[in-house]
Amino acid sequence: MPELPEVETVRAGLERWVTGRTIAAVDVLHPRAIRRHPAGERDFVALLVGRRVEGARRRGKYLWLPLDSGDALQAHLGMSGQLLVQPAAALDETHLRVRVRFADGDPELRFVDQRTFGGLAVVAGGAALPGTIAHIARDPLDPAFDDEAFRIALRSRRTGIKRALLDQSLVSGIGNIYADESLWRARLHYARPTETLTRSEVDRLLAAVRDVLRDALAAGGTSFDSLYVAVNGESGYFARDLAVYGRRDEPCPRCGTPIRRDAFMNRSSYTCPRCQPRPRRARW
DNA sequence: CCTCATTCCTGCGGGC
DNA sequence: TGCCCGCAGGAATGAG
Repeated sequence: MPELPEVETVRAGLERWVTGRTIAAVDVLHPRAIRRHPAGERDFVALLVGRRVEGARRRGKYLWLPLDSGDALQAHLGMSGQLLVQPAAALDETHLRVRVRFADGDPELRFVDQRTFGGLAVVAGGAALPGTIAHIARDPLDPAFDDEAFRIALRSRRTGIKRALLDQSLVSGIGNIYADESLWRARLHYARPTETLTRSEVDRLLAAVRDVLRDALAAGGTSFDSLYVAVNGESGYFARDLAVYGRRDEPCPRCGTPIRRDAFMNRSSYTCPRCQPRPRRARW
């Protein structure tokens, strides 16, 4: 599942392989992949063909490619999306949704997405932040992330800490996996009411989030070396370094207590019952 | 305005 | 063997 480290790895790949190139043709193979482009396929294609890509940028889990028209090609990978840079001769992937060909030939850009939770759109404004994603907060690795503003915003919420971590308008880039890993590192339970967090607990949590994201980014970044921009939920960091996520009944790496899985927000939360005791006042 | 449940989608794997 | 069902979950949407 692509969260900040995976999306940033893709962004770096796009910057390397697509910047400076002019789009020659676009095929939409599945209309759902551009459902966030309300004007439809014909308009989507017309806004792209002939445009030069000026770079690759990211806000949270959103990516966008600024174009020389002043628009941007915006992308979200959702659960299973990939942006691949492939030779035109490569066989089409089973779930290929959109193909972008360039005037200089190989390689082409492909949006592949099994579940099509993700998608592409052409949006206005790309030099700064497109208006469509103006509500997305900065991520904790962004140099302009404001720790004090985050502390205040967090304490003013009336919700549980994990819900807050997953709220992309408060802090971006964190999904279910890295939320669980960060909370475990900070020894905080997901149901802690945000307004009860002390300053030192928030600082501990922010430090844990940054550690987790940086470690994952380092792992994801190393495998990106070829003519291939990929997100693979099963690779790298996932398999090796997760302490609690997906490890129900396995021993906590810190204390050996079996990891517990709870249903939470129509998904799962993994905790160590000893390192992360449920608060008396719980909120989720 | 704020919080939260619902919804979209498809492949995999467990159970029968 | 094959079918059914639960599960994976980011974020827009609308209810309250």
